[in-house]
Parts: sequence; C-alpha cells; structure tokens
Amino acid sequence: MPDAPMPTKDRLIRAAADLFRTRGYHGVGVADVLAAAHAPKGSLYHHFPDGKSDLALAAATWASDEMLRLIAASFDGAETFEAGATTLCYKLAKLFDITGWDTCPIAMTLFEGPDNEAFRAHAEHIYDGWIAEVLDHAERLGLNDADARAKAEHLFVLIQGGWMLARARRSSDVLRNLTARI
Amino acid sequence: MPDAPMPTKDRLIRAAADLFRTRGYHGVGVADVLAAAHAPKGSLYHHFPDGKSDLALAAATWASDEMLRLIAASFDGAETFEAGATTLCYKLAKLFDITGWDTCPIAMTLFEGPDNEAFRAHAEHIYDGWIAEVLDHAERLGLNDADARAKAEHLFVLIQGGWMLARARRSSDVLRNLTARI
DNA sequence: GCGAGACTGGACCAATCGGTCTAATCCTGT
DNA sequence: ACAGGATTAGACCGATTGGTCCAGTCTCGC
Repeated sequence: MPDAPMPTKDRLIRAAADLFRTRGYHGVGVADVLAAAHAPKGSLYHHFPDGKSDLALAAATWASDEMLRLIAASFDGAETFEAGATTLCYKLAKLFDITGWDTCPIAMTLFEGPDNEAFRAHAEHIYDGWIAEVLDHAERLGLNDADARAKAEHLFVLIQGGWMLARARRSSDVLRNLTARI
Repeated sequence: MPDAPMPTKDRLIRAAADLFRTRGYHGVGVADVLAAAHAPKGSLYHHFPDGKSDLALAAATWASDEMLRLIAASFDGAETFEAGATTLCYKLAKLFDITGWDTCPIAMTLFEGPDNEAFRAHAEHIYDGWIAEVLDHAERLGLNDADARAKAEHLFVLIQGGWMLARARRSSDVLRNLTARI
C-alpha cells in the first residue's frame, strides 16, 4: 500500500471524529464508522474494548488535540492577545467553509453519551484544556492573571456561540464577525 | 377526567421537548416519548403523521416559544438594554439550576435530524426569531438599528456559548458571569 | 340514539442497533 | 523456520429502533 499506511486504530479515530462531529454520538452507528474507516468489526473491539463509548472518548480527544494545535498556531506569531484571537477566529471560519465543521466537535460527540457523567467530565477536561492554552498565550502576551482568564473564557464562549449560529445560518461570516467583540 | 385535561398532542410535545433537550434527537426513542407522555403509539402517528421528525419540529417550536416568553419577560420591565439582558442571563441561570437545562434545546433537538436541511432551516428560523425579539426590545430602548442588531446577535452568541460551558462545568455561574460582557 | 370522524390502544414488522465470538492471518523476536 | 501474541475478518446474536396497521372507543352534530 503505497499511499496510506495509517494504522487501523488511527483510521477508526479519525473516521469516528468526523462522523460524530457532523451527526452526533447517537446519530452514528458503529457500522458507519467501520465503513468509513474500511475496518472490520473485530478491529474496533480489539482496539477499543468498551466499544462505541471508548471510541467516542478517543475521537473527542483527537479532535481536541487538533483544536489545541489550531490555537497554538494562531497565537504563536501574534504580538497581542487580540491579534491571536482574531487569527483564531479567521482560521476557524476557514475550516468551517472547507470541512463544513458544524458545531463544536466535542459537544456533538460527548453531550449525549450513554454514561452521562464520564462523558461530561471528559468534555469539561477538554474545554478547560482549550481555555488553559489560550490563557497561557494571554499571560505570555502581558495580560495579568485575572484579565487573562476572563479574556480566555470570553473567547471560548464567543467561539462556541458563534459556531452554533454559523451552523444554523450556514455562514462562516458569523465567526469572522466575532473579532469585533473580543 | 378531573386532574389532567391536557390533550395528548400537548403531552407528546412537552415530553418530546424535555427528552430531546437533554438527550438529543437520536438519543431518544419514540418509545421513551410515549412512556413519558403516557400515550400509545397510535396517538403519536395520528397527531404527527411523519412520526418522530414531525414531533421534533413541533417540540422545537414549543421550546422556542418558551424562550421567546422568557426574553419578553426579561426585557418588558427593563429601562435599558443592559438591564434586560442581565435579567435574561439570570433567569436562564435559574432555569439551568432548576430544570437542568443542558444546552440550547433547539441545538439538541434539531442539529442532528435525519433530513438535515429541513431541520437546519427550522433552527435558523427559530434563532432568527430569538434575535429579532431581542432586537425589538433594543430598538424600543433607544438603540439605533445597527447597534441594536449587533448587540442582539452578541447576546445570542454569549448565551449559546455560555450554555455550553455551563453544561460542561455543571455550573450556572457561567451564565451569570456573562452579564459582565454584554 | 345514531352514525361518522377523531382518537386511542397495542400487536406486529423489517431494519438496524451495539456487541460477542471464533477462525484465519499477519507480524515480530528468536 | 517457527512459535505466539497482535490483529483482522465477518458470521452471528438478542435487543431495540422507527414505523404500520387495524380493531376498538370516544365524541360530536343531527
């Protein structure tokens, strides 16, 4: 196989992340994931003994890592917090247009799981990770503790809300317009 | 029948709205709704010929009407836009504590439907209705057109994002803290 | 009181759900 | 070359899914 040596486990995670993001946890059957990942059922339950829920947690973690990279890429070259935040919004808008990102992938994947508490806790952990990443950059760029935290959480809220409205309107402009309110 | 004169159709809509709000469209089976509404299957398909999707649309509309009433109640006695918006956030926080409102009921109900486009269009219509309601109050309270629209959409984004973080953290404080950013 | 439409009750159905199981195959260290 | 764990392959399972269907019951206008 000359082109795609990606191991089965990774294929499963990516396919699951994609599907869960657009259709939600219960909207996707394991058969869908298997078909998208070109993997047989046996592989899924080998790599993820707890099955679908296990896979969803891994998919959410993977999606979160992507988001953390996006945050880092946005703030790394920035000279002010506002500049970094603006870049992030524009990158998200672009991603929205290209991949049809519908809403927050974490919300779609975890906010309707079977065992509610484990999923909720994972979502909280992931969201706090995003906010912490932004907060680090805010402090690096000179903001004091309290201000940095407030601005990091504010940006999180704006993006989450913007994602929702952008999906309903099918327009990434919503995300770009967020920059006026940072 | 001395105690519960609420017609079956209304019971179905309310039960569906409650369940969809907390577990999402695909997370709820029609059997769940039927059990919660104490209604037999025949009634559902009599009142909603298209079945589950039909019911979900009606449930979303009902949930939206509740939200519109909440907006009206918050702004009616307000003397400034900020005062009304603040009241709205506090009312939502209270509701979050009492009923365990998890996230936006419209998002949970409509953002993963079977026929995507019809559901998305309905969500857009409902969201625009919320924003229009806030916008009316904003203009009534003296804001000019452009300013009123910007603030109405900003409030929408804040609440949507706040809902998400509040759910992940299981804390209504997030919603109350929004008032500092209106 | 009677006939017709509105509504209820629930048996029933094919399809799909997530998950289990075992045989075959691949891969790697020796 | 070979042993043995890691991985794949897919047949198979009981439970549940959304949906259909029709016999019964209620509630009107007449």
